[in-house]
Amino acid sequence: MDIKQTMDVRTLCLGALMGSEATGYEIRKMFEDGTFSHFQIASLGSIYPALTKLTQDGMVTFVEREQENRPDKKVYQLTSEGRRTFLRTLLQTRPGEDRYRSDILFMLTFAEELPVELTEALIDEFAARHEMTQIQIDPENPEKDNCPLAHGRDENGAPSPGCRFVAGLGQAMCEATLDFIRRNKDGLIEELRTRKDKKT
Amino acid sequence: MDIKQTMDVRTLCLGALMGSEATGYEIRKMFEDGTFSHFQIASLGSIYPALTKLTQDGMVTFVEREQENRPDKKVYQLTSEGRRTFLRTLLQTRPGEDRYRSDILFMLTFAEELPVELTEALIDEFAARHEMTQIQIDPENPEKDNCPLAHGRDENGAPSPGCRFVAGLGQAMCEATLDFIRRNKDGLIEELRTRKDKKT
DNA sequence: GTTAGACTATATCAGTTCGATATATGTAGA
DNA sequence: TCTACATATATCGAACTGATATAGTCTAAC
Repeated sequence: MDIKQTMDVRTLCLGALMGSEATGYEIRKMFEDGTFSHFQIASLGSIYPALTKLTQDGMVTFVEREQENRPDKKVYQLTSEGRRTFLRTLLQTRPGEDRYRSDILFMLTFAEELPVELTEALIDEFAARHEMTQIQIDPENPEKDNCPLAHGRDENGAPSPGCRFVAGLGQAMCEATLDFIRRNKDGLIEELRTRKDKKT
Repeated sequence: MDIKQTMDVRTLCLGALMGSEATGYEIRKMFEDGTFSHFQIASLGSIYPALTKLTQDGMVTFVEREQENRPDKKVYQLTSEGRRTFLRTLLQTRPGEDRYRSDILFMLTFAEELPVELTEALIDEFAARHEMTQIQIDPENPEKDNCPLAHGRDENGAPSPGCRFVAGLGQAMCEATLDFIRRNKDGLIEELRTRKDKKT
């Protein structure tokens, strides 16, 4: 029995279907805007092949659903085999390292070589994106309305403890980021300006 | 002139060489443990081909350096063309979205389905990893000694303002994460236990 | 003393994943 | 009317990861 080293897209799809049935498109939304958006990623180009493979392996089944004024859907659902496999995977997987990747922070590393206006714009963009994320994350309030977003809610629609914990953590990280920027942006900009003045 | 949407490994390598000459192995270390470790990733499997390509394109040159008691190195260095290209890329690139990926948080999302001991172990592991990261990040104190880690330091060895800002942000994020865990772990574990009791 | 594991160093490659694109249809706004 | 955007699936080249191979050294354990 081999122990997985990281979560592949197949496993992520099984997890996404734990909460409710969904189409490939909806699964992507869970990773793009929904429940998993701030800590996992999966693109359509990997989700669709994964669902095909999972169907072949008997982990999921799908029902083709015709829609008025919309293209047809394939609504996927976990089989009991799929559910068992997913839970077994959770138990047997040594979770991979966290990986955070930020082009903006990489660029800011070279702030001294950049026009000060660009640096400022980058920081503002960074803050704006984190504000957006913070709003998206909140498991209580948002669910704007339509969201099918599935997963992690009990009969009453309340999010599960695990989900609340993870969402809270995400919000705390966003808050810390925004707070840091509030406290340090002006200082950095000023320092960069004085350095540039000295040089000329 | 096409506007890049994300930083590819070639660009990352140019950035890594902005601070000083380095071998492929050392560049990887910058992304693994060093300056860039908490917000960018690049593996050897992509770094070496990137350096080969950059050499062909005249962006970098290398000197083969024989070593006593060690395999030979190729020490890479930016050309002025490479330097110019990198700075132009910074100006012309629309930075890609931040992407954070965490297997542990994904797993914790399903805490209710997991043995409580596993949940607790996952949280502890998560905390431990962030403590490690926090130590690695600090640009002032650590630099244990040997670190060639290059980049972002002036003549006196002081880190550049941009680097200090980014490092500080990284530390703030780690701190917020650890703080959140300190404040919420026990509550979660307790809630999970009571839920399990109710079920049986 | 020798052996296993870790570190330095480069290189390659299969498999996975991303990002872009194609196709089809509908709605909303300019 | 035209553009942009949303729903929905599917495919594919390009990029990247992770594992593996090679090769030599150093150190700590046994």
